[in-house]
Amino acid sequence: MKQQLEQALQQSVDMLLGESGISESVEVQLTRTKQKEHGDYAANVAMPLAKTLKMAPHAIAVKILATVQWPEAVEGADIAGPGFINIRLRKAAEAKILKAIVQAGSAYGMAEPKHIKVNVEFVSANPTGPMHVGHGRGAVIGDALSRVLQASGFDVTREYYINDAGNQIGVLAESVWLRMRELQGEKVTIPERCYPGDYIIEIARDLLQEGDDVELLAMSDEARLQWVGSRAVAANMQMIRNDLAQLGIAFDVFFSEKQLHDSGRVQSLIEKLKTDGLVYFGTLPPPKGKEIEDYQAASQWLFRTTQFGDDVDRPLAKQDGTATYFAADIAYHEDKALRKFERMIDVWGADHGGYVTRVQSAVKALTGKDQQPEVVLVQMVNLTRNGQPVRMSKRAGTFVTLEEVVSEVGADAVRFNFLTRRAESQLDFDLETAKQKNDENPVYYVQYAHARISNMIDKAAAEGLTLGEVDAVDLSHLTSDKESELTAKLMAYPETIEKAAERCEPYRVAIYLMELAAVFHRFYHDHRVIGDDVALSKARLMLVTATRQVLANGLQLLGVSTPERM
RNA sequence: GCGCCUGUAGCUCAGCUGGAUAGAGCAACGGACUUCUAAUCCGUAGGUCGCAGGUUCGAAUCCUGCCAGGCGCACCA
Repeated sequence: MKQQLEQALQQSVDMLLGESGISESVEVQLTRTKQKEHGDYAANVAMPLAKTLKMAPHAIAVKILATVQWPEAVEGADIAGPGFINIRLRKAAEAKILKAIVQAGSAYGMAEPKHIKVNVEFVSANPTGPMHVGHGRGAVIGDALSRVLQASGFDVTREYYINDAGNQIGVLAESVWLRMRELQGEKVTIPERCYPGDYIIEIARDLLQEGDDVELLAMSDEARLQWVGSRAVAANMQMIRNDLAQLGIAFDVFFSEKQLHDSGRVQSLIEKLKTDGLVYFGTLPPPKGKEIEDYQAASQWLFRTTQFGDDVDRPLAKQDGTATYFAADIAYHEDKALRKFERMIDVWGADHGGYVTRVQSAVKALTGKDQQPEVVLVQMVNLTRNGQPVRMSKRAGTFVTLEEVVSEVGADAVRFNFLTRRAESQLDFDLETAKQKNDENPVYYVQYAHARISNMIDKAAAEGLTLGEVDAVDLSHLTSDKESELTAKLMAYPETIEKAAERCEPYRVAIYLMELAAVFHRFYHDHRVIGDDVALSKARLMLVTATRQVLANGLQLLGVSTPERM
């Protein structure tokens, strides 16, 4: 609908510009009006045109309206204020949308396939321990974003990058191995650098069942740590998958960093870059304004990322000659490009914010693509209980895992809460508030609307009132403000999905659903659906059926359940 | 010191690729259940949109500077 109107206006505007011999074009952008006196949609084109045409905005608006060919759905248009064009839609046209919704069902709001491959990389928590709440927020946002992009017609692959290489895995292996010795009755001291936590002991216990203790002792240190490390990673990944499953999140691809190294891909990439002259052996200046105790200037292999927009060149190899995390990461992103993903979206924690430019620079150098990956930075979660900050310390054992939070407050409440705010604003998450099933918890507000309608439809059916043939329902009975307000809101759903997908902002769907639920609840209080007037009842039944459908579709995009009873 | 994010009602947040009188929820106060679910609704009150300049017909929105909070800043991931 919105697009049709924009096209109609655009034609008229282009014609006007053509007459005046102006070649530059001005794009028509419609907005939904905030007040109903302003009609259903508003266009402000006349104002920016005032300058180029050297005419008063009002006069321009008059000219536009004189030539515009409205689609049938438009009742009329007025000029208001300094030069707004306000468009009113026919009631009948508005009502048609209800039939479309009921007939489309779960497909309402889904765009046509775009045949564009998008890779969404998210979570990618290190496989060295349980996930915390911050990971959970990224997980929920990444998952909802994937769903929104799918609804918007993209071909989405959800991907998890497993950081199963590097020092941390060695530390993990050491931590587990020491616990294995301890479980065998040996007296061991666990060094400070090792991971604490009971899950390490559990992994150690499981591995003792699996591996022959004597054989392990006979191995070289390196071989043994390999053996333990790979199994510990697998165990942690299983734990992470379970926690994600509890939140309703699954992945299409798990991509191993270790394999990237083992297969020689990282090394060959570095060699290729050397050949291309994008790598040189040099020394970086020490970072300014930050004191580093044991700073030692050293020459190393540096990638000329500055040529592609970065602030400094970045090292590809460490002092010991092994590749840096960055080197592997650009090999990984190159791989995504080779797999023909037109868009790569990375959902990262805010603590990786400083990493964005260098990866984008590297990707640009390798593929020529600008602004890839598109990075969604998810800000921190401040966990509180009754307003008191929950101190997170791994050492003190007061660490709260994602699994604990989900178990305590429930997946729906966790997901919805994480999705009601923009990713880039910090989130206060109170355990007690999220647990309460009251009006402080927006998830229930939306779900309640869904349950209410479900109940109503059941009740109507019990009294012999059903929709029957959709085309036979006479929607002209829907005449009140509340009814058209609700219809208008339903019509805005596809636009909301589109915008959310375009800007990678799934929270828009959550905000929309809260607004839709509010409009519905207001309608509910003013109007009875089931009544003596069968024709009216049917029309309203159609309205609430469509409303329930949109609530369900939206909740599904957020991965939140749609209860029929509460 | 530099870079990124944030600053809107007492609290939590929308509104931010410029548009009409800045909106919700919670908390406060006052109302609405013999009628389809009161996990709901209606009303009242609550604002120097961090501060100061600038651009513009028009700024919460764009630009500059400052203030406050968060995150980050070689050889970790």
